[in-house]
Amino acid sequence: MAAGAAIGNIGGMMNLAIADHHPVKPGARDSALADYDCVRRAIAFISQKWKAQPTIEAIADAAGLTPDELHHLFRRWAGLTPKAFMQALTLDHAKSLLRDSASVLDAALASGLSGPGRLHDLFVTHEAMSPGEWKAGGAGLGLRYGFHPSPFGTAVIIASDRGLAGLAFADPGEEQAALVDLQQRWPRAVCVPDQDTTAPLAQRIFDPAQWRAEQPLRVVLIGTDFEVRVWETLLKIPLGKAVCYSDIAANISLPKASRAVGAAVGKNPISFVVPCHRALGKGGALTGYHWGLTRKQAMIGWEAGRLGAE
DNA sequence: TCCAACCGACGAC
DNA sequence: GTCGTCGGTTGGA
Repeated sequence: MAAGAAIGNIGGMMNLAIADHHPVKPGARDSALADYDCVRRAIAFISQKWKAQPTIEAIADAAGLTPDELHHLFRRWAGLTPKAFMQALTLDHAKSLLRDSASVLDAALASGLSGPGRLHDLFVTHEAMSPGEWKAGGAGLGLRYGFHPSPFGTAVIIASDRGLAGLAFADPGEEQAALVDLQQRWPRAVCVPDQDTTAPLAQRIFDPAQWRAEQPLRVVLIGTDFEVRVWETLLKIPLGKAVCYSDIAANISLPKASRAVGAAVGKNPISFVVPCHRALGKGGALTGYHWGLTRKQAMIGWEAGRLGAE
């Protein structure tokens, strides 16, 4: 009920955050959302027409840009040329991400606490909270939420005092639905708007320059035992790698549970930070994504750009 | 606590 | 596409 009252405020808050379907103006301030809006249209067009080998001109047209603007957009957004971006969305690329899928997880485990190897590009410490724990301790705990522009559309961030609890994405006009979808995962929690709390989280999560091992991002995983194990496994997948569902299943010693793993991956409440977009079907197919396959493609393309920047 | 129905972000053909 | 399979989740008892 407190949450209901809070939801009423969103409309007003969102007005400043949402850039509508306007083409990107050079030098426009706060261009993250407008950028993603174009990227989204480009991806949609590419995945629809990929067989016909669309030209840069055609893609730019579909995104509402000139070819030159498209080029600058992708450079700014992911550090990638349009051509390299298209390359990053091919099945071949997905397969190369999947290379050594099984051993990626074992290697991460082995390097563990001592090794120099990074587990996750965005350094994360996590603790798990079972539904039971949540219920028992939930009385005194509150959640704070905020909306923030991100490279993948408007990000909805939910934080508890124990750390980041939820991260969802929304296309223009769907912000409220995204918040409700996220909130419903913890029906007993009291959720209040608090941009001041969530803004620093957003800034840090989406700016790779701020990913630091010394000060890992605190995250709290709230789910069933099985779900938490699956999400912990996802956290082991480094940037530039992907794993398939059956390898996750094998990694948690339930080799036949790949299907259940898929369901659990789909319930991941902390999109992007818990990299469920790095879980692919065995053959490299993207299968599904709670926040839309287009967004999964966007993340994969964006990360391809990060890889080159390392 | 126990059990049966339910239901896929699987995977093989 | 479609189909067999299977285990986690859910909800009622």
